[in-house]
Amino acid sequence: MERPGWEPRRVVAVEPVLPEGATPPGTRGRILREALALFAEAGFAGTSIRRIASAVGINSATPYAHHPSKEHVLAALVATGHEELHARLAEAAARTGRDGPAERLTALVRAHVLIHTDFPLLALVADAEIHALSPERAAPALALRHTCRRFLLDVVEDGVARGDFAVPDVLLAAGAISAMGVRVPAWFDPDQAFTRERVARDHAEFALRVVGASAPPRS
Amino acid sequence: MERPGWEPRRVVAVEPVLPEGATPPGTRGRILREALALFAEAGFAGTSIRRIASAVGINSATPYAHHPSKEHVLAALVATGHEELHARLAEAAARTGRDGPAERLTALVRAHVLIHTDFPLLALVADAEIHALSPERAAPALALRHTCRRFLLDVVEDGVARGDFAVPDVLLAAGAISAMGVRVPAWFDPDQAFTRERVARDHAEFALRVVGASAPPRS
DNA sequence: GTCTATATTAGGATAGAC
DNA sequence: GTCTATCCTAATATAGAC
Repeated sequence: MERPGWEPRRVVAVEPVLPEGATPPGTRGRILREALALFAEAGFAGTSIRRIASAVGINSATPYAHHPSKEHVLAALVATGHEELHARLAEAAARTGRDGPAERLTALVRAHVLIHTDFPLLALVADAEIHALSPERAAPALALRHTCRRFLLDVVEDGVARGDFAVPDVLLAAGAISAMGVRVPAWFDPDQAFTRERVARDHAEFALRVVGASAPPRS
Repeated sequence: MERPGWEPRRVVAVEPVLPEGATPPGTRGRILREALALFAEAGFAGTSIRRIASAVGINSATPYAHHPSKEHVLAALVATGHEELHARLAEAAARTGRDGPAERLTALVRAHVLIHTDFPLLALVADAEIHALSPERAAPALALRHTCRRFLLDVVEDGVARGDFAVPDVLLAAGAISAMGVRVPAWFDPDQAFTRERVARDHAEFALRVVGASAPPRS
């Protein structure tokens, strides 16, 4: 299958950006970036090594001088995505560790949404293509994902325990809050009407409402 | 790539069920169902005709006696998924057309969540694999999707206009509500702790909270 | 590090017998 | 309707020259 240059797109067309420090210099890094764009658009199975090499402007054999296999390229991207997610959520949790549940939830949701606005391609690939990895290669990312889920669950549970939050079910509430952020890459791009800050702020408000910690002004 | 029989799964393992009337009798229908299971797990590009035929228990050439191409099989599934979604949302909208925004939103969100609990594989494939279709073959489903989005937007806008709802932004609120339902197939299966009814009820409550129409009991 | 050339396998699809 | 056999293309990956 060729790279679909057609609608509907799985993700908005944006530059394939990786977090600072996560892009190796030279050809090795360019391969990662072009693979990221193609995996986001057509998926791992729908993207060939030849197509990646063509996007980079190198011969189809050259990627193997930098990465052992196509799956290794995906594994590197999935790892980077999960590491960045974990780093941001851990920072948010640590920074607000002494605050109340509402402040901690706000910080977590903001961080979660912002990684999806700042690295939409990476977040999409890390979420949607991890299933193409073998269990061994997916395991480290899954462990980070589990920790990230724990951050959110802990805050919601604590808020309920303190009486600050009231939810019909903690798992369903956390899942719903997470789902809002995960879908952001499907529509967000820097050129549309909403700034990243605006998206983060509104989603934090939605999360507070879901847990019953924010009642909007009523007439 | 082989069919991954490993974790992490993209979707919970459930029987590939299609809506009543959407499954042709005989081999033609069995091909559709097995393709649905495989597309849900490995994606369209990650699933071969040979693998589908093997799952059905027929020769790799036989599918072509029933479907013109692999893409036609996906197109049929994507069409069925979107038609069922549209039918259920239209029914919910029509049934509650004279009620207030809160009742109409509840009906819409319940219908949206329930199609994702009742046909998790179909909903996932219709959402995640439509991008593998050519523009012409994706167009009818995209038109239905647009109408479905309109159902939700209309209710939220009307609720805001009447003063029943208060949201920072209508588009972001509708997107967040939609996102909650779309993620349901990633974890829902009939054997886990939550019944379909429970999931629908709680998500309807979350949606009401997102639009500011439901304040939980506070201590 | 990058190329040419190629080994090898898998995949989409068709022809034609039964 | 289903099968056997096959065509053709594209895919992953490697060997070896420069």
